[in-house]
Amino acid sequence: MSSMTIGKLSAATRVKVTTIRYYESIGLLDEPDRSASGQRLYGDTAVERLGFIRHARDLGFPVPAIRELISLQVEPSWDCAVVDQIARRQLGEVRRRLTQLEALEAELKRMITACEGGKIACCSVLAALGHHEQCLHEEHAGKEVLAARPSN
Amino acid sequence: MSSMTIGKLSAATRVKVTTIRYYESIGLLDEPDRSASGQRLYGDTAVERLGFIRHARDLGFPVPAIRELISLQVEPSWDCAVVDQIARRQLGEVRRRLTQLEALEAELKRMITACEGGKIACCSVLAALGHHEQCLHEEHAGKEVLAARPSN
DNA sequence: TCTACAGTCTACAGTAACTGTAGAGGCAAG
DNA sequence: CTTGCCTCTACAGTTACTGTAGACTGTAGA
Ligand SMILES: [Zn+2]
Ligand SMILES: [Zn+2]
Ligand SMILES: [Zn+2]
Ligand SMILES: [Zn+2]
Repeated sequence: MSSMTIGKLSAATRVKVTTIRYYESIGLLDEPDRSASGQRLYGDTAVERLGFIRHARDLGFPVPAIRELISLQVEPSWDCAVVDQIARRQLGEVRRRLTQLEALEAELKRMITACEGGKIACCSVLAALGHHEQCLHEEHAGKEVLAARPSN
Repeated sequence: MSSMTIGKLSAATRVKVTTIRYYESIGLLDEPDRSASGQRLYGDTAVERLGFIRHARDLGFPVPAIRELISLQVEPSWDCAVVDQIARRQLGEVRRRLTQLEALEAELKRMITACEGGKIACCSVLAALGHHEQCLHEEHAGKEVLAARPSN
């Protein structure tokens, strides 16, 4: 029987040890068996489950959506429309952010090319930041545009 | 001399009242004068400053970068290369995020079109989430170690 | 066996950039 | 004077983790 400590599981899935414990604390991972001294021991199903979670997180699925996907997996005879809808919702979210980011890229590019060097007093980057009236995008309603998930 | 309460400033800049107080607490906005009863009173410079902050935030600049831009504004005779570098860094960040999101969009689209409806037991969205071999995005390339048989 | 050192444990605090809430007091209209 | 909205402070909650302290455990080399 293969049983691995949390460090091995971490190496196998490239999920940090602290993150694994965090997933357990929020109920994404089941509580594993423990050794006599209290260390967590995982089997192969934990590797699978954690790989699933990591892939979904990498695709930007929020934790509640992943929780839902996991709970659906134990009902193989149900219709998969629910699963597909979660994925489509996530695709919509990704596309919405893409559109936003394209607008931001356009304005940043415009700002930067407008500046031809010189003194701060006449820097068109600062000018553009100060005057929103001339923006290419009338509404960049993006709060967490970049906050989504920094690379790791 | 025009002086406005925090609510008017909020309406003028479309920044929420609580957010304005938050910006003050982290030192992005100067502490304003107060009325006899202790309410904040703002002048026109606050509108300008807050508009600048909002625009920069909308473009995804992190708060420390904005703090730097503001501190540079009071040195009009300096060279604007620093400003431009901050903007270019932000542009790079936006482009990096764009590339990532494009990969995510591609994989989500692929997952969803692969599913032709049916039962959860054979939903290819769930299958794709569980198996990384066919990933389009390089972020989890080289994870064939995880290829294990789905138990149910 | 001793010892060094890496791994693991719990519990809690910190991150970014806010948002929400409670409970108290302020201000203008009717 | 009352109604109703505005503002105040202080603090907790959000998301998905990450980092730290301080103690214990497991293991490999001398
Ligand atoms: Zn410039
Ligand atoms: Zn703009
Ligand atoms: Zn399906
Ligand atoms: Zn993938």
